[in-house]
Amino acid sequence: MTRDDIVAAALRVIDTDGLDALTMRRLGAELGVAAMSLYRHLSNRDAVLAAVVNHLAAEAVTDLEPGDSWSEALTRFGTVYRRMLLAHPRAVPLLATHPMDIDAGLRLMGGVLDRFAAAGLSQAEALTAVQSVAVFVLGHALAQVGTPPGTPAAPPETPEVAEYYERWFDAGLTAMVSGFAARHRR
Amino acid sequence: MTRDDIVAAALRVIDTDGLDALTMRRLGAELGVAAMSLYRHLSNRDAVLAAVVNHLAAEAVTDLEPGDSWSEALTRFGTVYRRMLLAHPRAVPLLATHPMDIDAGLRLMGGVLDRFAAAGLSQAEALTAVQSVAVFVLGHALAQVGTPPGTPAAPPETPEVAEYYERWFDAGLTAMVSGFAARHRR
DNA sequence: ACCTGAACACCGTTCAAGT
DNA sequence: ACCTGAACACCGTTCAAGT
Repeated sequence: MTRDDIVAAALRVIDTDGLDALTMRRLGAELGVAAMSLYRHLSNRDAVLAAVVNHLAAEAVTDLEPGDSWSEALTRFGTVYRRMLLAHPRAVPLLATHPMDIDAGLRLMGGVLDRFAAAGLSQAEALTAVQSVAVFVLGHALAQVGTPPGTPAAPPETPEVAEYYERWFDAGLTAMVSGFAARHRR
Repeated sequence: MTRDDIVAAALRVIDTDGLDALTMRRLGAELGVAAMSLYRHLSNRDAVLAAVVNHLAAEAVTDLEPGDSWSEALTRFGTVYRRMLLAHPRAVPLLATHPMDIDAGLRLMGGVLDRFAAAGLSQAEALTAVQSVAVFVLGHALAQVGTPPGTPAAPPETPEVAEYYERWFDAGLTAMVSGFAARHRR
């Protein structure tokens, strides 16, 4: 049983039964092991959650194409990040409260930051724009699927509802990206 | 002991000792009463949290001046909402996972929505813009002060750090508002 | 080295009982 | 009507003990 096995099992439990179904006893059972064995690999429950967060950050980055301009890269970043969040709705509250490692965050945003640098923008300007999009995406996902911990699984969305959120997301993301574009066009 | 007393005591506990210090036993002690007495007034712990959320929404709206244009109203809305969140940092994760009542939300956003209507914009356009700002503000506050539940109180920010977040917030909010302004200027 | 059972100090919540 | 103590079924985590 490796650390990665534990993280994978934890994510499985979260996806199927939600965040507070993830008890140490349940996680142990999922791996055919006593709960206490987990403490050999991860120091406590919080460390398990942190590992899941970083795993998800890595998952988001896999299909991120850089794009031509920084504004296109920024839009794609938001879209890919959102896709990951919607693929793991029960994990969204976890991402909201559990900051990701700095290096996991940089791996996630790295490609986009490069596009800003290539356009001659400072790293501070780049970080501001990318992180602004990131918090918008997360906040939006929370509004869409972030159910309070302890509540049963949300009923699946109707297509109409899903489309409502999709349009709202596109409008907000476009507004933010074009706002930054106007700022840097000067 | 009224329902409002309970909500006030709950917020007091959250502000001083964080979200998971808020146990039913602790809340009872805060009010000089047995934990079980609380169930006479609120059906369970989740109902206490929901009541706190709506209380905070009402708190944010108190000092919200409408502003001249809808874009100014939108900026003020974001600023006031942010001020409330920063006044209750340990409650931010709660706002993130616990959707507010529809009517509490409308009371919070109502004044701003009116400004959009006065400018001849549809309610759908208005909601998209206001809610986009709202999720940005919440997401940003999460990044700034949203510490995982169960962690000790974050050390107070240095002025430098606070200013970093302030500048980031201003840039993101401005980008979003001006992006919506450009969209509706057509 | 890796795993475990029993135990401790907590939770939220129910229920029968008190005034 | 309003409050309560004891109890139940859980938690995360520690620790001494097993292989």
